Amino acid sequence: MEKVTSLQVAQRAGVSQSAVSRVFTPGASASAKTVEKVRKAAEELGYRPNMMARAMITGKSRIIGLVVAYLDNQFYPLAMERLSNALQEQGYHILVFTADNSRGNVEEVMKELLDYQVDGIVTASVGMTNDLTDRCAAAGIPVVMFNRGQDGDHVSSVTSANVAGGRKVAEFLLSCGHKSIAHISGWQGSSTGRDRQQGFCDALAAGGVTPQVIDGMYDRDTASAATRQLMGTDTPPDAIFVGNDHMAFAVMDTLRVELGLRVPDDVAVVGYDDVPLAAWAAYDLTTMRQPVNRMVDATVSTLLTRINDPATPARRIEIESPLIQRGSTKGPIA
Amino acid sequence: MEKVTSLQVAQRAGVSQSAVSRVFTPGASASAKTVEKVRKAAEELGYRPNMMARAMITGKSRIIGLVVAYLDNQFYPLAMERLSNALQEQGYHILVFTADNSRGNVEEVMKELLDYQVDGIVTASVGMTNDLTDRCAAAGIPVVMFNRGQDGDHVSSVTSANVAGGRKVAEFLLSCGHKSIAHISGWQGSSTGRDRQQGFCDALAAGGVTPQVIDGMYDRDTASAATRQLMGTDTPPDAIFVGNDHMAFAVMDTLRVELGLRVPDDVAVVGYDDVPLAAWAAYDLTTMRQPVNRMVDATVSTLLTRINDPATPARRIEIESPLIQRGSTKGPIA
DNA sequence: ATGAAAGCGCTAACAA
DNA sequence: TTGTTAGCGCTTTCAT
Repeated sequence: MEKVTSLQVAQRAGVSQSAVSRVFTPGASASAKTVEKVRKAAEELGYRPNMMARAMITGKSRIIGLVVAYLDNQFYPLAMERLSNALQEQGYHILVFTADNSRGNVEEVMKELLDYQVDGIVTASVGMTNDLTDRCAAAGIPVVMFNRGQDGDHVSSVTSANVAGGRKVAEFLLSCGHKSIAHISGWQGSSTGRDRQQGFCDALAAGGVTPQVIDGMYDRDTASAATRQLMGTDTPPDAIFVGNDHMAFAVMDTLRVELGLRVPDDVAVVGYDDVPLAAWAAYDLTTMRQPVNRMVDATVSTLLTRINDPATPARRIEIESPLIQRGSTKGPIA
Repeated sequence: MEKVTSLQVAQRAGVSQSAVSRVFTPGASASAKTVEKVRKAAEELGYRPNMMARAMITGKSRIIGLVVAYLDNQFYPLAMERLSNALQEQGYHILVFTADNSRGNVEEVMKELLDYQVDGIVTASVGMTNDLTDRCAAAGIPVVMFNRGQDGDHVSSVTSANVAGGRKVAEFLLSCGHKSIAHISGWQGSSTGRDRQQGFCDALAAGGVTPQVIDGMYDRDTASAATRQLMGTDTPPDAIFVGNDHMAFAVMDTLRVELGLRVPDDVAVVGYDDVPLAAWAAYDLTTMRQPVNRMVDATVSTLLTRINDPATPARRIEIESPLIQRGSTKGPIA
């Protein structure tokens, strides 16, 4: 049964090959009798339409390209799982491309992506040049950046409200009575990292506080080193806002085990993302929740809208995030 | 520049369409002059060969289907990232299919997979029926099960040496002087779960110890409940071997935070996988390392070997695992 | 509602 | 080495 074609089914059913095609094409017309005969023959032969051939004609592959950089931050596998599920429900599937965040690499990967005639592209934790997004637009392929923002109007993006998020954290920390505050920021090469920092610093400034800021690069080791540096000064902070949970865990490890400090008694720690691990007892991390489900839903709907109607303009969606208070911070003072 | 075909390139370069094809087909011959002209024209037009059309003729899509169930256990995203990278280097890409582990769902997903004319399939953390593997074999599509074993000779599998691994843990725990030992096992519906348990119990029996065993279902909540149950008896264990790290973290959380016990002083804990989190200070978990890189390499080489020569018999590969001793256990007694 | 015929963009014989 | 020709398996006019 190495390869069953529609022609073979047609012959067995005693109809034309196009009749078979119609039976398997959603919006086509065939008499009940024909459908019956064809379905039976197809069943017996184990026939299923060849997506490649179909894609070639219709120009729709029902494949979405996903470009992703790192999977070590729990947030991304989670988002990816949800994304895959949501798309699968709509009859789409994800073709994965891994890229590091170097400019040339992303470019190379995107080109390959276009070879596959994908119907759309989602980039996660990956920055794009405007040149690149323009090219996708020119090729008529909608792009949605997940968890990264971007200027230019050819590309949609879905993020949480990062500036507002940073602000919320600042206001919360201030309300707890903290005066000496530090920020180990998300990578400054990413919009999320910059936005969170900006919101945070602005709101802190409004409260008369200037935080010490170090770029944590979304990297555990860098965040650990930053923690040591911060705590080694004459006036160590009593609260640290960390650019994402992934780094915040490293910060807590360094604080508690390496430096022998207590969280939150000696230092309060706030993260960003609310990955599952943040809720586990070992960390119990106060953090800004990025609502994965809503972000994924927005991504899918934006993508499908633009696939179905290419004229739709690019959207920039920001999802509101709540602060989830847990044990790594003390509550606000009464 | 909405869609550039080889024909357009051919016209611009002043050669035949097949000449263009040859220039872009790895094993084909063309004069330096032709290559030059074609490359230039292609560059100017932004031409890239259409993979779908190519796939249809050659019968090779250079797409590998990946069926995966859960991504919450850190081990799988990690493996997936490595797998994607390794395959990408060989010019292959991963088309993702998410399945829960119900029989019907896997079946449905596999059928869809076949529609895409994938060159091969990798299943991760997913069980397959022999009927299903037979069908893939009949379709001429090589399947490799990652981190799951399977009887029958149509399907290859790559696992670590789980029986031996379970045995090693038992011998280690015995050497530490533990007498009251429990096992929160991996899901008994999975070969890995069963194998680890078997090796563990056999070796313990040889040491005159009979462990209490509860199926943890690879689930945090189930593992937590099991922990409470175990510790609530008259003779609570002083050591617990947990079927994977993901559950072991839940066990440690429950032990330390909920029950107020110390690890390893009151109870020693051993996991399986050695995911990155196991090495973090918050858990510092003794565990059996499943060498992801070697497992992925074996998976890729097995897959590619069978793709390039379908006559190659299915392989069952077991990778040796070392025990990584950390702070969740006391060392062996001198 | 159905069949015949024309491709989708490409590779692979086959000649030349 | 090159161009010509015939499809890969399917959808989609166009007649009927």
